[in-house]
Amino acid sequence: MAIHDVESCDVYKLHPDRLQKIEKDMPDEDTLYDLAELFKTFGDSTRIRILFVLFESETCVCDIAEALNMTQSAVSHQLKILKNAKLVGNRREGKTVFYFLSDDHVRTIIGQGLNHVKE
Amino acid sequence: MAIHDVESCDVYKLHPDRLQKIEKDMPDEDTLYDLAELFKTFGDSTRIRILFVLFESETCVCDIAEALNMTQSAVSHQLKILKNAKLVGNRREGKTVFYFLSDDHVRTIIGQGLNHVKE
DNA sequence: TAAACACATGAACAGTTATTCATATGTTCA
DNA sequence: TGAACATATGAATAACTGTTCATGTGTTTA
Repeated sequence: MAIHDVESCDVYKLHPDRLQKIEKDMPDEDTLYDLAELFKTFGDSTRIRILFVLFESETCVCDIAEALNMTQSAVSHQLKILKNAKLVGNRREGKTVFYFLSDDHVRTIIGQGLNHVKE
Repeated sequence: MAIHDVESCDVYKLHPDRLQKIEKDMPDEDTLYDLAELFKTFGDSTRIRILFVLFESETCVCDIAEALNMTQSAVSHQLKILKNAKLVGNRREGKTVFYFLSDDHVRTIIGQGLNHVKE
């Protein structure tokens, strides 16, 4: 089933018990995929800026665009990605759609990131 | 200075004090860039899998490749990205180069991500 | 109902990214 | 020094991503 070559070095061969522990702690493929997707979602400064707007309070698409000096279309595309990742939710009120943070994990993760960035 | 059109909706115009608060809390451009780069680094399942290997203990390139069933070259390229992001460090011992986590922020951030993913 | 508004979305384009392949660098040992 | 080993790296390629532009959907109101 191996798609790639299996490397192996002579001197520092992985002990079977170490390999076993690694495989035991490694999340399953789906979780790894979801985890990467989650961080990928945070990995764009436009989306991060949108989240910082929503940290203040729920905001309609047009106001986000104004606050960030971006087109409505660009913001809308990014909001869709944030919503698919379940980082934000929305509600409609007449013509207007308000977006808001879906939970406080978002603040925590961004906060941890800021800690690392600020050394 | 505006590169993009400034959108503005009639009904829900941003109050100046809200806009001011948003601008006050928004990190500066460099920080936003660094933050996005950091999360981008986490946003690839290969790199996450490498980090999970390193959670167990420092490991040489060849053993990482073996544990993940990947080529040495692919692993080496990704390790360079992780090192540039200061998420891992390395030390040479003869022919072998060992990689290790540079600090425990990495565990924390991945942990927060896992919490979110597992709902 | 028609016009106006707020937002969503598909296609297209330019820019970015992960892997592979070939090869280079650095180290050890005979 | 030369061969073998562990790792690093540049170029090439295919796949992915963010923005723009044009247009579509849903809602209100005159």
